[in-house]
Amino acid sequence: MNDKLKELAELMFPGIEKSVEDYEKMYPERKLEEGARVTRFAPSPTGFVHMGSLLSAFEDYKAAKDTNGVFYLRIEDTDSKRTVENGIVGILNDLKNFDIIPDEGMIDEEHSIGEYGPYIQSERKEIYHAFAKDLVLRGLAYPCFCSAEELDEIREIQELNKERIGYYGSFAKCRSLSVDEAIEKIKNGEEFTVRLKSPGDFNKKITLHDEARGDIEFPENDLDIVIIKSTDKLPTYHFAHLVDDHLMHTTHIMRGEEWIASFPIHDQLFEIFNFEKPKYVHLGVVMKIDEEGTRRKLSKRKDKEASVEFYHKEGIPKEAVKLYLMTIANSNFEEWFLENPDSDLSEFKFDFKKISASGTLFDVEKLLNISKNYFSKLTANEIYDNLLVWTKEFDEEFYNVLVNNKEYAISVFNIERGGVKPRKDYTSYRSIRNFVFYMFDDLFVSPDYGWNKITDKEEIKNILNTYVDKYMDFTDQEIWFNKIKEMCDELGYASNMKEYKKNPELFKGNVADVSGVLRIALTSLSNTPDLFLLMKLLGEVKVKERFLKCINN
RNA sequence: GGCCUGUUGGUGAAGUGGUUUAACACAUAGCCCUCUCAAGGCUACAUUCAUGGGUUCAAACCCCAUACAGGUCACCA
Repeated sequence: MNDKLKELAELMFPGIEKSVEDYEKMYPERKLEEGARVTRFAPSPTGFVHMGSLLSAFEDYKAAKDTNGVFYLRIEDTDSKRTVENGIVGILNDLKNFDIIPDEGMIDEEHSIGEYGPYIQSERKEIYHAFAKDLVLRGLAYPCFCSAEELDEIREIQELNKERIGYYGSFAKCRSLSVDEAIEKIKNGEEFTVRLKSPGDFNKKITLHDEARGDIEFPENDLDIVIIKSTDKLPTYHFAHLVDDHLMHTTHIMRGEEWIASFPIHDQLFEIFNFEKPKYVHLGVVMKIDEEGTRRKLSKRKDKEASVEFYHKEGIPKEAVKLYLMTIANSNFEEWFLENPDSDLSEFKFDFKKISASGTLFDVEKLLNISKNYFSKLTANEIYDNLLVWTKEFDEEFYNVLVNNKEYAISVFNIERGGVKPRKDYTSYRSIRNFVFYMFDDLFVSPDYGWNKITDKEEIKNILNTYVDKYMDFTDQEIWFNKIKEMCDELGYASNMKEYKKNPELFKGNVADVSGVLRIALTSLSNTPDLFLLMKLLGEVKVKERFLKCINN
């Protein structure tokens, strides 16, 4: 019988010489300090990273880094249909944009670093085959010759009889094939998959100790799942998970909650090989609320904010995105960051217990708020440098303006910056132009003046002319403002807000309205930083020019 | 249909039997400050933790049932 099994195994996996033990020796235990975690990000090479994947990559990275562990990148390309050209480089770039640099794994389409490779599954075929062959030899795996049609038939029967669906027990036809029959079919050139001969009992229970969710109980797996596919002889996820995560010595499997249900399979596989089991952490999916108000998974196809590239294009700083990811990754992070606003992210320790089990709603508002606060802490020089990089790629016109007016631009970014109550308005590099365009003649081309309180053209002209003729004085803020008040008195506007509020009918308007006219004439906007600072920076000549331009408009 | 998970305000959530009359943050509204914004300060915003029942002197927290949402049951990961 043993010889027969040998013959079968040889037929199924010709030329596979190495044994499981050989591989065990080739990939010895990692030499890491006590408690160091080994994690991995294992995407399919589909070209770009989804927000949900980025979150999990970030969590993997953080979990490893917190313990001086290892974070590696493994490419799961066992589904050739999904593989995309240059997919690995795309993933690497997306990760790099968020400072997630793997310690090991693929570094471009063909090369990798690290001692536990290959880090791309299509190149690990013979390793999987060695493990599968071992199973065949032990009578724990067998070739299955069922066609897709036959499998469909089985399912239909099961559905009809309201029986549990799957390839198990008496439904597992090929399980009962004799070794001789199997040998003969293979010799006849019949296509086959390799299935696990599951030793599980559906009536027995096993427990998943999820690091984030606690204990979850399941029936044992009794499905004879496919471990090696027929056409390309590549492993299924389940089998690759066993082989790779064992040989690469992953300590913590962090993955989406859609994997919870297949835990019994994975547990059984580790059990059969008597391998040390990794710890599991299942992450909630990232959701969004769509137009109809229903919750659904954030979709790469439908939602622009789902693709990581979107943040790059919008110019939302990676630091802000990371802060946001951390706040949805660990519920206690937000409070910690509030108490330690100047601490580095690396000082916060990621905690599996603080991972939310329910799907997190992706909240762009909150991200922008975090981004806004982040911008408020930058210096004008930092903003200039970063903006230069961003505009070079996405806004050539603005880029040229910045290059030609470096010192001036920095002064503009410096308005109301710093101090205890810094200005908070920029939310992204893209948004900056809308907040400062009026400070640059080249960008202030055909302004759309947003008159609100005082809209009468003649009155506006009157105010502007009077101001330029008699009251323009930039000596200092107090003098500047006193002059405006004087002008208000002359023109019949209230210079004192309290008096105005007492008797509004005595005045044409108030000093705020008049200031508003000056502000809009100068910038076209009713919402800008301190008007005095703007005027002073632009200088008398420019201010006059602007008012003239406005009058003639 | 079987198995599994989740359900605290507009949002993210804290909280696992009694100093919680449910933290904190975002959003929203109002007031103050102010030339205008932004910021900041103050205030408001769940009499209630999906629903129903039970256990208990006491429940968001324990138990049961129901509802809703999601996952999974592929030679996809």
